Amino acid sequence: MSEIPKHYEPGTTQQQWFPFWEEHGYFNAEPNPDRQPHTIMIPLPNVTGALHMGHALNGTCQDLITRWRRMQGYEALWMPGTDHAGIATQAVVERRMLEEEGLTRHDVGREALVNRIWKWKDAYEKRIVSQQKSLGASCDWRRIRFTLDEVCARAVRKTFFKMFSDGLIYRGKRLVNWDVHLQTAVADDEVFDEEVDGHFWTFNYPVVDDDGNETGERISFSTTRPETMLGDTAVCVHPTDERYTHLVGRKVKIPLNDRLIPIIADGLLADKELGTGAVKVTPAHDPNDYACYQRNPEIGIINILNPDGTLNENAGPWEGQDRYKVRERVVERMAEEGHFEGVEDRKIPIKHSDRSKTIVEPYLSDQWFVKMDDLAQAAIDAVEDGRVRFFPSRYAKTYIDWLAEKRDWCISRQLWWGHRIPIWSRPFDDEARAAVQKLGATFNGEDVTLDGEHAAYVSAVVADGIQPGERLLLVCVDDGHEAIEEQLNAAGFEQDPDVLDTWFSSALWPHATLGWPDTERNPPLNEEEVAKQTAAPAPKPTGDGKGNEVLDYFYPGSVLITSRDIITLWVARMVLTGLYNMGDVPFRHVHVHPKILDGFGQTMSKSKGNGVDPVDLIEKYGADAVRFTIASFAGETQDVRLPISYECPKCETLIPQTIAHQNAKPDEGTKPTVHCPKCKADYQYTSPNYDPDPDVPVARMVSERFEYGRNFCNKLWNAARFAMLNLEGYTEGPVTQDDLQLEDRWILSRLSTVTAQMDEFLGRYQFDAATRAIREFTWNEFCDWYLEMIKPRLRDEAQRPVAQRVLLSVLDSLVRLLQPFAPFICEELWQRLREIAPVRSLPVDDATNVLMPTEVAEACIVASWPQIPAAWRDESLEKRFARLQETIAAVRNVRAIYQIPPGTPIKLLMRATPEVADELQNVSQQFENLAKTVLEAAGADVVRPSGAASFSLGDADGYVPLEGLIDRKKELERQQKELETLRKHVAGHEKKLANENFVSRAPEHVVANVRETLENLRKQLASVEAIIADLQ
RNA sequence: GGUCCCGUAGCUCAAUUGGCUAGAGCGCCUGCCUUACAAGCAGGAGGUCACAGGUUCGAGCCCUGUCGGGACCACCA
Repeated sequence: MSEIPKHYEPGTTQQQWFPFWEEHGYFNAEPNPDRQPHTIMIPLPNVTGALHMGHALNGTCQDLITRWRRMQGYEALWMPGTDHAGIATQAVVERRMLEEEGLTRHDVGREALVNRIWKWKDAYEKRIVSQQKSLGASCDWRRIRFTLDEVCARAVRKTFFKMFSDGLIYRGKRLVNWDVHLQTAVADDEVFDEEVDGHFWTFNYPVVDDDGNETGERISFSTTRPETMLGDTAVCVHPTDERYTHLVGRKVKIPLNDRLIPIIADGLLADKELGTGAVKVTPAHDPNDYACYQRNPEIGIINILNPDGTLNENAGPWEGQDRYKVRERVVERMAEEGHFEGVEDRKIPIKHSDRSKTIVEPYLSDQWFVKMDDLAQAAIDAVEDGRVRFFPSRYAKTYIDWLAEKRDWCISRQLWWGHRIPIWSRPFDDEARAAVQKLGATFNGEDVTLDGEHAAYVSAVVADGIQPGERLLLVCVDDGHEAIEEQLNAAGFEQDPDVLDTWFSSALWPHATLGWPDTERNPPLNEEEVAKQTAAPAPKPTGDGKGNEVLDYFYPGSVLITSRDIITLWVARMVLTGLYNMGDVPFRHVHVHPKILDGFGQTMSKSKGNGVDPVDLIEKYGADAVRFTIASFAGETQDVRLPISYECPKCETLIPQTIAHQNAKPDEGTKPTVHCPKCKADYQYTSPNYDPDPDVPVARMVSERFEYGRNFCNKLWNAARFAMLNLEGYTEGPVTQDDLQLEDRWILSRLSTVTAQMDEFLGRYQFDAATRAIREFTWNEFCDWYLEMIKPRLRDEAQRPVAQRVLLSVLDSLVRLLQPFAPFICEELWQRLREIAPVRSLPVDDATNVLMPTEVAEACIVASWPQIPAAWRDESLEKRFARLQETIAAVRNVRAIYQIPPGTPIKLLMRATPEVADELQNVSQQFENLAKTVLEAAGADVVRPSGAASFSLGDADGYVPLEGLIDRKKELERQQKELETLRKHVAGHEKKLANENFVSRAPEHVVANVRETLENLRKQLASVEAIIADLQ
């Protein structure tokens, strides 16, 4: 016990206690009828890369709540896992492959690419989990899930099949961004806009009469892509545009191929103010035109492009030529025919593919959609009627507004990494019909009905294909029916090559992770069990088993803790699928925490060069410090700015990061550096723009804001150190009211209040407020006052035992209260204290015996949450104590002003009412203890000695005799300044009370408060006036 | 373009939802190695609550507008 370091050493502590917790199974949660469940599903991080500060904040909040609830006696499950993040992950792996080996995915093929991504996933999942663990995440790690694992895959298949059978999933057309170089669709977030030098041509089309003869009238329009004229299916004007109203309903001829197309009116597409007011409509090659086509389907749609960027047969003579070549030809041809009106140069913003850096083309393709109507409405209702509550409540608006649009959800993605769409299709002909008939299907017209048995796992529809007149038979097969898949393959059906939107699987997270749709067995805990369970289809319900207790017990979740940018993409969809699959919401609360920005107010991200690795911070400041500081950020309103510094790898000097550091790129091979002003040397640093040279010291990114948490942990450590050094000879035993001293009753009263505050703040997810409350209690009350005040008692043999018991009791509660915030240090202290005193005098809800000897839990993480009787709160005592504190502060102030050395004793005289004087006399030894001051007299008849420094507290005045030391002029100045401040405040209060409206309309307690304050201020003012008169 | 958030001490943030003399940490100044802690202790300075109106007995907080910063969504022929 003699070995207690002066500084808290996080490293060894962290290494010791995390495995201890894990090995003892403290993180594990199992259905337990004797306890209430508490469930948190982690917002699954992408396996794209390592975790950043946002994750650290997110994880800290969740772990805090989980640990708090666990101590409160809930069966607390924090469900871990990761997301396969389709596009993002595939893109990362493909980019690497291209950079390092010069290979594209077409070179290696689907299977090999997916294998590579699995390897990537394994590596990053490992890294992510290790980051989470180093932060202290108390997840039930046995239950870790991945959105692409067998358990989740089954949920995805079941949901897709169910929705398809219910007619909620349909096949539709949609324009995608087509990368003609890679011959693949790219997602919206994989394209970037770049201005390109281009042209803005104006042409005209001749108007024709009903017989197709030109009337001589022409209609002009402009375009930046003349070749798309080949795919025009209409010319559009604004319905109120008088220049063209007479033409609406007529036709024009496209001179290039003599096709006739209608002139239509559409207020959403045409803008009277832009260009000529008339616009050509190319539904297959422009998103807005496509939307116009959806409103006016009679105009038709013509695709003119091949996947490689050449034109198809619809381009007539230009078939097979590149689109840009055709553009030139088309312009020439239009000019030859006399339909060219002009051209101007223009900078045109054009979408480029992130990966090939080439221009993408809007391209018509078949996609899968989920009908949102009823699903979205159900999810809206759940929030509106309070089944799901947002904290802070304003985020409900984001959620409802988005869902209210009820835009159908496009769930297919042209990728290889993800859940493959479980649809088999082939042209609808007799063979297809026969194959599906073998599965028990009957065809009534085009409606496909399967018989009862087959309907449970096969569903089919007939739908339009992408080519005009093309009909397809689409068959959906449920999970676990490989035999049917084989049959379909044999009959010439092909599985859809696309995969599902990542959000489709993450939307199922809250119930999929608990084993749904298997309602007969608990979800498997490890890979072996997963293999065993997924080898066979789920057993039929027998009715005699217990079913899936885990799902029954832990669903719905208690709270989802997430950041605001995925309220729509993820939160809304989880509610939607939860209601659809489970018939109940996935969680009762949604807490949305702030975002962490850098010192310049920018979102943190690796690609910006401002992404701090939480592990770097943990290494520098300790996990508890990082958690505590992060929790202090997590308030309700503001995002958090976190100024970043680079740490000199040699001397640890912090060099503030600038925007220039973030943006710096290697200059002709020379990599940018930061300059350490202390070492006078330059160092490379972690940057998104280059990899530092191997084997050179690198300046890592940290933030000195975390000293806040580190210093606090150290304070706690030393408070406990003090206690442990003073617990020698500790004996257990009860402590009664009569044993308690003023400071004991005060600290217990404060403890009762702060414990209640913790529950209140954490219950509302106000982590910042909780952090401040517990910090202030620990530092400014427990350490600054309580520990100082009991020092004399600890030195006194007679008083020592009670002082030790109360001290340990308060420290015990404190460590418990801090466990959710700073679990490592708390466990360390808990275990050390348990060696000294496994039985402690702890609060019981009993008026006679305040503290009773109680054996404590084997680990802090599973200790019970403090329940301090509210009866301990004593407001009047706290008030009296506050006067003592003020008096001592005033004396210290006098000492500081007159520069009296700390060791020199001073005297104090207090003029006060007999009651107040009595109280002060009762604690006179504390003046000696805390301020090296002798309370020489206290009473109503005390008079101010000459040559004294004075202060006034309202209901008491203090005099510190300083003959010879006092500077009359200086003291007068000081008092006059005080006088001025007081006068200002008195005037303010008087003015308020003079206002009749205030007195009559403000609530009574407010008026009473002002009166009381004013009275107090007047007393102080009178005292100060007397002091000044005396000095003059 | 729509929606939402923010602007309070040099910096980063609070202010119990409209009511005590607007607080804290860091930084700064003064004095202290006082037996748990110098990552500490004691004391102190520092604020036109972005700006302009309005509502109210009363506004940092509510309303309108302006300026500035940020986020999300939509759009960008």
